[in-house]
Amino acid sequence: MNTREQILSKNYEAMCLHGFQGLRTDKVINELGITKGAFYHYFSGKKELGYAIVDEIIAPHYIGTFAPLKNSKNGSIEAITSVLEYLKGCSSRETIHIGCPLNNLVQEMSPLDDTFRDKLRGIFEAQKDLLVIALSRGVENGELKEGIMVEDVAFYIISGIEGSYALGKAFQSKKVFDRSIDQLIGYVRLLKKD
Amino acid sequence: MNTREQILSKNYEAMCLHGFQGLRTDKVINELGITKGAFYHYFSGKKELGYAIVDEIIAPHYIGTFAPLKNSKNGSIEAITSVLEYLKGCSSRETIHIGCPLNNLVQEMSPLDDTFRDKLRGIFEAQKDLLVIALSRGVENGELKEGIMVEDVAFYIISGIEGSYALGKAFQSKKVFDRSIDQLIGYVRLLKKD
DNA sequence: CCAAGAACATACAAACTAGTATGTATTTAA
DNA sequence: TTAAATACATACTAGTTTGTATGTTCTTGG
Repeated sequence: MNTREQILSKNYEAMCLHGFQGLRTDKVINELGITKGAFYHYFSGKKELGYAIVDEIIAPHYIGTFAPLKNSKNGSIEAITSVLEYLKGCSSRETIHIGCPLNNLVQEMSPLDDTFRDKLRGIFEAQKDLLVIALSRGVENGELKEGIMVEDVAFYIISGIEGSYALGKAFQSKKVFDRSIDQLIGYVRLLKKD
Repeated sequence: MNTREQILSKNYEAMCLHGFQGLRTDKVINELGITKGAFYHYFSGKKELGYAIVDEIIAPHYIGTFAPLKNSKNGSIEAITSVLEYLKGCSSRETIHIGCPLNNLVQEMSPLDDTFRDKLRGIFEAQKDLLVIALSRGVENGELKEGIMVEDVAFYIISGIEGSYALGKAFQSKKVFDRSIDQLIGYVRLLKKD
């Protein structure tokens, strides 16, 4: 991992815990054993580092997680519940305590910085679009009930995910997160035609 | 409004926008036209101010919103959907842009400060308890389907609410919030026996 | 081989920020 | 009425934190 990647990665970790405003870049730099010279060589400032973290770490990760929805073979509901199960599987007690980095950043920075806001909204929009693709396919091939508001359901699924992270964090409990996701899975299954 | 209440209230507003770490108490004090002397007379420090805001503003507000669940006459589902409708009604474009102050604070401070974490978790716990009361009554008097996991559903409803706030904030859209809450209302109605 | 830019290191500055120390006016209680 | 506590104001400090200016080494293309 080169210096730029190290700076990005360590600052991302620190930002997950302390938030963007609470992130102290110089502390991270010290921990890495490098100096300010390296930092300001690669990034013109703290904000630009933040934007780079969003573009190069957060966005690829969150869009990648939803990518399987694009062309799923076992039906759209199965594809969606697979994503939800995956979220349960890849989250540990520690990650739940920290919460969803994407949501953390939205909550903190959306009202304070337009660039952050637009970039982060774009990620959610991409997730929503992928859900809409999967759900629309399910409606077209008769897998889903008729009269489903595809976009509303897509928004709602994302909201259920972020809400589960929020609650898991509030209760410091992976179990609360899992149970909430399970209820969401139950809701998604109800979209299927009997 | 006395000086202490002014300090609490204005700092609360600023904290909703900037977060606790981003809150600059001296800036708020200047805007109020008072000085540091007044602030440190009433609060021993920034953290203690934060705790007071949680205890005296946030907790009463959020628990109050859920209080009608305690003894509702028109059935438990109606009581819960009423709360959800109320949340839609009392939120404007501006409040959605800022997000749910309770959730904001949880996301920011839970991993960083145990006192914040415990206080905030207590608020969610109180909300959950009130939902459990309403749902249990619904199960007992036969209003709800059998086999409902009362506590899981309670967690899930809170998660749906917080998720809706999070998404509304991410998309800077009250409409997204409303649509997500509507889906949650639809889910809650499905708990009813046909 | 050598010039030029890339990749850092070092030292310093400017602004901010929470908090303190102290002073004063006003209210309250004995 | 007077001592004491309350309710503030003023001025100052110590510690951060972001950022800059400048210097040095290393790499690389011609």
